[in-house]
Amino acid sequence: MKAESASKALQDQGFRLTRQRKILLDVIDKSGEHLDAERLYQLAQKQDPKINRVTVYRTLKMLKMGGLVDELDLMHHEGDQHYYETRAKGEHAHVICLRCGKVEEFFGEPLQRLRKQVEETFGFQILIARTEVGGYCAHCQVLRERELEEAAKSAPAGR
Amino acid sequence: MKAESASKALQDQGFRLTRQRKILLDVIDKSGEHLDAERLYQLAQKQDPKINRVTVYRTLKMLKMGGLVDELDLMHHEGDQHYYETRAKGEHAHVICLRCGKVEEFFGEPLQRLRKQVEETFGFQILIARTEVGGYCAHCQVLRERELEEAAKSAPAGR
DNA sequence: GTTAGTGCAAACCTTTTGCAGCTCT
DNA sequence: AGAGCTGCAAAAGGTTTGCACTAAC
Repeated sequence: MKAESASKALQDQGFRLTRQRKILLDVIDKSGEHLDAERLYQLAQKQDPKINRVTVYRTLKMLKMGGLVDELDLMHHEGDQHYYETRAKGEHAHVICLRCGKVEEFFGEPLQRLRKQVEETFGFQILIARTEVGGYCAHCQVLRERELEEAAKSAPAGR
Repeated sequence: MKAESASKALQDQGFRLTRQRKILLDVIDKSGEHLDAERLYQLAQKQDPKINRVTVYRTLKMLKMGGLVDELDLMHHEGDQHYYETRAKGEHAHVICLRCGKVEEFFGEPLQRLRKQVEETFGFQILIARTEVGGYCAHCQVLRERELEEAAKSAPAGR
């Protein structure tokens, strides 16, 4: 269970393992991924209705600094909130459909290659790397085309 | 002059070329890159003291939709504002030093490779791709190490 | 002359901060 | 016991919206 090793890592870094933090780690662990602060807050409330939104923010900040979660933007497709996922599964890019919002994950050598080249080119020490790709998924490409045709019909567009 | 072709592109998309927009395009063009809304506003004010912050936001949104600028986060190193740069210079990653804030740009084949693989793997139609890398630049790695030593000295840290 | 765009004020959303009281270790 | 953490209320920072007026086409 990942939540356990995360707890351990936190304690090793000198953080206290409070009731609230246990709950939050548990929710993040179970839920899998791409939670924003608000959603995490809502889920945590089911286990402790008195938990405070501020505690969620503070815990996320701590987890981020501690290197246990990564922060994502997902192309700001739904707004300017941040999303979080555990760092466990290895480096990957996020591919976001700007029409339906579906998020795919891409693991693949170009990411390692990029990392290496950046390190070599600039003598840079990488701590975080984030790649986000926005566009239309296979499914939405079709729908999108239809939508455009519709639009062209109803407003024949001068120009 | 890039600002001119951008003007053209805007007009072709049916947007009006107002005094304010001309100024903003000009500032973005001349300044080069990585402006956030506030800074763009400040620079624009030098040419028109009455220009409004809201107009800057609206113009940026338009330019983004029109595909003329790209939006960056630069790892939220300075806060949660967005940065903008013209789309002219081709795809590149941004490499941000989390200590001194310096931003390097990395052009290189892994980016094209990644793009291609994402398209092939998911049948995805890419509209935007953004890669941001955070860590320490060559210079700051040294300074960082010194800082850590200092800290260790003054607070010998149990654990 | 129309319609899109601007400026102003006010709202909005997400996140952070100050502080008194509570709780892990 | 005491530093670290929580909850609450309030503020901050960045961005958006409603509306009357103005300017580009």
